[in-house]
Amino acid sequence: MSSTAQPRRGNTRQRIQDVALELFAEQGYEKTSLREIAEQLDVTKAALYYHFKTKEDILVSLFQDLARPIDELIAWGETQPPTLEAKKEILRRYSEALAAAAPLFRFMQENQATMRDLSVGETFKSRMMRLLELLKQPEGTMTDRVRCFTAIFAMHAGIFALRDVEGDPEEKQEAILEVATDLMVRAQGVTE
Amino acid sequence: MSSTAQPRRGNTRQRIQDVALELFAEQGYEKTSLREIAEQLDVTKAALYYHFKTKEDILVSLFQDLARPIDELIAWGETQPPTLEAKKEILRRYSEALAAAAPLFRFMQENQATMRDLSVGETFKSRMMRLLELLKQPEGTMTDRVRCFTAIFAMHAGIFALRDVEGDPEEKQEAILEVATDLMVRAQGVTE
Amino acid sequence: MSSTAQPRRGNTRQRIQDVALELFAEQGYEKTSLREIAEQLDVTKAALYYHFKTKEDILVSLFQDLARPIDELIAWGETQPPTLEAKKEILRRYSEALAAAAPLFRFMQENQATMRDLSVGETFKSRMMRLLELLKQPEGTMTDRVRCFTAIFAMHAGIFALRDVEGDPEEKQEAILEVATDLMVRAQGVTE
Amino acid sequence: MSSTAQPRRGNTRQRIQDVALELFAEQGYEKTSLREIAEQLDVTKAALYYHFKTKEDILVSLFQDLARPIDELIAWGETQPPTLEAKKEILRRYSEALAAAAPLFRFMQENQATMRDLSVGETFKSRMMRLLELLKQPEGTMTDRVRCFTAIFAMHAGIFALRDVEGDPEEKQEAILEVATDLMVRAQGVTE
DNA sequence: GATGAATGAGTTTTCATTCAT
DNA sequence: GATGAATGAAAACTCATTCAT
Repeated sequence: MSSTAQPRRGNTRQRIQDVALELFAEQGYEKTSLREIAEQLDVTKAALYYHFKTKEDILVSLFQDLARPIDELIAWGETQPPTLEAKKEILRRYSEALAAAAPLFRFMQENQATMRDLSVGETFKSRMMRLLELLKQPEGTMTDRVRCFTAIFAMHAGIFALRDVEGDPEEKQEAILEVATDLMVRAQGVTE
Repeated sequence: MSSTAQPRRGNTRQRIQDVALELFAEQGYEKTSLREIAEQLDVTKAALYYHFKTKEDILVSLFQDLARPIDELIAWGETQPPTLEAKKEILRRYSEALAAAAPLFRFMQENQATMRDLSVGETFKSRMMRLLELLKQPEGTMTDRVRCFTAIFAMHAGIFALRDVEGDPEEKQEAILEVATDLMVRAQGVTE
Repeated sequence: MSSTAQPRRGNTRQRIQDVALELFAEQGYEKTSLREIAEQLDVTKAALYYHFKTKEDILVSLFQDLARPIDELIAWGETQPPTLEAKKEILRRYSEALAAAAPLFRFMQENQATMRDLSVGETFKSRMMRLLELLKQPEGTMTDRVRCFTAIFAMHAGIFALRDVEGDPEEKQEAILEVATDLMVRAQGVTE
Repeated sequence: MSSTAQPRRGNTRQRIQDVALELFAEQGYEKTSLREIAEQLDVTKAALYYHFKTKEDILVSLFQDLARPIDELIAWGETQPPTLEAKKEILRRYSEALAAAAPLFRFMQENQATMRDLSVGETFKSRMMRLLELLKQPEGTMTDRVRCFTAIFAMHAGIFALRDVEGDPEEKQEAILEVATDLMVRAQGVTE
């Protein structure tokens, strides 16, 4: 962090993003004011506006930078054949991507109401729909569809919700992946 | 809705709650202003303060009134023996209770960041912990615990998340319950 | 002005309008901040917003209240036959109406750029067109039309522009009316 | 306008003036920000400060460059004998000078409130007084003085005010000059 | 002849809340 | 059981300006 003395270097934009993500995730988007972000960075509010056009723009930039791996994963997934093995791999990779962008996903999870009328919300929703499409079985029952849905959702929620459950983080993450994979597998209509 | 003409004596408090819940659920807690609530009710902001001490107080009152069935359900659950059948029944009843208080749960689901530093948040969290305790198997593995957790979470999320998936609402609700029950059953240590 | 002690009575709205008009006319619309208005009234900025929805709304209200006589005059003018005598009377009355709402017209005269993109601007422009229509002679030459136009404009400009010319105000006003009337008369097709 | 590609060395100062005048005239001085000017020129705000000390300085420079013909005209007028013929010639030339610097005069006409507390305002006012002095008859009545005043003002206002009146621009300009000349002539006390 | 990064002072506007009536 | 009038604090955002490079 080395904030002693003059940082004044070309990294301000990045630092704004870091602090913003931290505060957005901790307190929520609306409750985080630009004054707060600026103060924590020891710059003026106007400096934020030099780097970002609006408050929302800061959020958008976070998604652009951090959600890319997810996009790439989905794009990759769409090139795969719809085999069980491929689907398992998608979930495995999704679990990793999620862990890498944990604060962002925590933010999304906890600020859904806000996301809804922020441009970035729509974008995300459609991403999820594409992912769902990759995992589900075309002729599956409603129950199967719900299973797939739950698989994805469990991963999202899991990361943060289990924070206050005792246990090793890695172990938890693996357990979540296991449950999700299990749900997805059962959703393939292995019924009979 | 019969909102034409006469203000219908004595039910203002109730009407405030109705409108507040609707707006809180639709737009989020922070983005809903008391002015908005008052305007929609055609009373002044000051009138809200006659009935409730603060904005947060309105929210608290909603939880007090609407989350009671959940509390009662959990309390009832705690009197039951930890059999599979009882656990299934708890989930079944939970599904119903959730449906009955759907807007409130939608609100919670979508405003977690807000809930966190509102007194009512803690209350709710502990409720969930108690519910989890009821469903999980004491010596279960981490994976089993995650299954239980996912079961509950799936029910919460399901109600709203599936809104924009085609299909009959009741069918969806049943499917969700089925998936949740399934998860919980598997979590009972099908180990051997 | 009696601003000693507590004014707190139902006249705040009026007082806001008074001060606003004075400042808008003196410094221009954009250069007058709500802080300034509030300070001069010894209330908070928020108090202004209790009485008016926006800054622009204060201006609109001034027009609504002060430009009414002009509207009525034009409406009356439109009921008159297009005789020379009637047209003279219209100018005479217009001169009076202008004097009565002098600060507002000074404001308009000096803030045309601002008026242009304020809703109230369009309204005013059409008013002027109607007035012009009343005075001009249908088959008049371009020169005649310009004369009518100049007659009206001279009255608008005169009131303020002559402020720093020595001489008795009433005498000036009469002189302006005389010049305007003269212009209008000549515009009636002294063709032959 | 050839604004594609190469920046055309050395003329930036001129380009700033061009864009500034256009925007000042279109939107008013206060509503035009340096950011806007810079953006339209595709340079940074700081570049403007290389060429001009302040925002006001840009405006001052416009007057210095564009109002010179007016100054010269007045200076020339002051060398002429106060004959009717000379006065007519002054008006004729003034009409031309005005047309040549139309956007600047439009700006002045529409931003009087702003002009008033910009150094350049005083300068201009005294110019007008000198012009008035040239046209009026020393012992004229108040009415005569008003006529002279109106003559000048009509020319100022006319150019822009008639923009939305149908008709050929040149014809309009001539009509305005005719009316102004007429007013001035009558102001010479041709009474008897 | 310019830019990149920033600032300080300001703007309009909104909010939850209060209180005398 | 309410309203009318107001406040204090804060929000997001904009602007002219500066200065090291």
